[in-house]
Amino acid sequence: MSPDARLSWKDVRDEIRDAILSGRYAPGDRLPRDADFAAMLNCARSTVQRAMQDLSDSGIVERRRKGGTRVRPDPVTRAMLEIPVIRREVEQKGGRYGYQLIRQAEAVPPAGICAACGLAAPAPMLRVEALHLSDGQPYILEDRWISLDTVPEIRAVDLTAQSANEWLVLNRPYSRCDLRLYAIPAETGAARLLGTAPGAALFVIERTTWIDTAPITTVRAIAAPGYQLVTQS
Amino acid sequence: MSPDARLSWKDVRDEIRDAILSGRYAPGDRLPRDADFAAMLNCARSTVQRAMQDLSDSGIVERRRKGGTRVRPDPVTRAMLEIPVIRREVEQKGGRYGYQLIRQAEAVPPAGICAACGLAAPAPMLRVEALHLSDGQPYILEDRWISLDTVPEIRAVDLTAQSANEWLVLNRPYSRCDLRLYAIPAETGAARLLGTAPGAALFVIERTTWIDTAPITTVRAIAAPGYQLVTQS
DNA sequence: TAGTGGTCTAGACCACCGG
DNA sequence: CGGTGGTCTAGACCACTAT
Repeated sequence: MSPDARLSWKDVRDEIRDAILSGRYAPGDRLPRDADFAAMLNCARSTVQRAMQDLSDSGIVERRRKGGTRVRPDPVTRAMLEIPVIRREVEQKGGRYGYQLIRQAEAVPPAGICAACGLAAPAPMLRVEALHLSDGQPYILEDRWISLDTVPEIRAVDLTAQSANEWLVLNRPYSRCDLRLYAIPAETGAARLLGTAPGAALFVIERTTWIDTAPITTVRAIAAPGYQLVTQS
Repeated sequence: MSPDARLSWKDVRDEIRDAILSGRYAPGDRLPRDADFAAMLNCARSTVQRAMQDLSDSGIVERRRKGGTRVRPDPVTRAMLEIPVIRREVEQKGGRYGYQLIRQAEAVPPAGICAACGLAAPAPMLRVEALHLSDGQPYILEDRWISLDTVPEIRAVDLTAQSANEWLVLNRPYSRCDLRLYAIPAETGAARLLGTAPGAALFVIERTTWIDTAPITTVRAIAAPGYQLVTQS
């Protein structure tokens, strides 16, 4: 055992985390300065900084300039969600992917859609409804609005061949993305398309994306019964 | 305008991201080495490294030693979920928090709970059912199993005064956390407690936590109708 | 204003893994 | 094996903000 073995920032993070978990520093307490930790642990300050950044990202500590580093008094669970393109998701689960365009029409969006996009006034949009299938079974029903101001090329895309989901992801990167997750009872139309009974409990992923401040698209993805969104960290 | 203004790692990130978005590098393409970017942009390699780490975290590029950095051919949406302690969540929304312990009993967990915890054989657990309220209205119904092997002290905690949610978060930090999100129809019991009709669509957050490989708790948090989980990035 | 975290630099070495 | 990303160090300066 070499007492001077090089410390990686993960070692430092674990050291500090254990000190917090053991109760040496209570919630709300102020921790030593990075420089002091560096001296105590015999490593560079930037190594401590890297460790602290991770602890801060995990929601364990709060850092403020001049205010120092404190143990978060109100811990939060933080987890990374990963939502792939639907085709990939189906294929990764070993299913055969299928896709049907249901409807496509230019229209003026209702107030709810404008609000989701952060638009004060209605702007022309393309509404696209489509069904994604796994092994021939309904998988996700998508109800999408695409901004024609931001994405005029979408008019020329053949959405019977390629889903708007896929085209947008590959061709229209975004700089901001909001997600809303909730449950709704199946309306009669959605129930028929998803092969379930009206009123069934359905999981919904709503997503809106922007490039800078210009809205690209907002979509309501309604999953067939049994769908789960999973994360681990 | 100084053409040699110091570049921050965010500037570098934006520079590289824009180069990718503009199509200069297509999905699957290999990017220049960090050192080359550093030379091109006239900054230190570690600055490029910091920028690349962020792009990698965002799912825009993939990095491998010796393999170099490539534009991800299969973009994913990544978003950070934040789930606070329920009391905090209610208070932050401006509500008055309330809490009722419904039931508490030691029991042998069914197979599903063991599986969620990664247990091959059943181990003694404490089952706790409780209702969280906002302004007196049902907010979240929680059905929790706590490992008595890992957390024996829980026997001595007065769960009528403080929710297991809160006690565990403050006293039992975890090293791993799995989340599962889905929708279910309300069973009659849950419907009554949540003040809704049987069969109503309810949003569920299932969470299992471990310390190292020892399970701490697994909980099914059933939200009252109207609940939304929101994230932004 | 002074103390703290945040970042940049330049250089070095290490760890991983593709050819 | 050699090329690439990952990390550590030491030092400097900057940016924010609590006191």
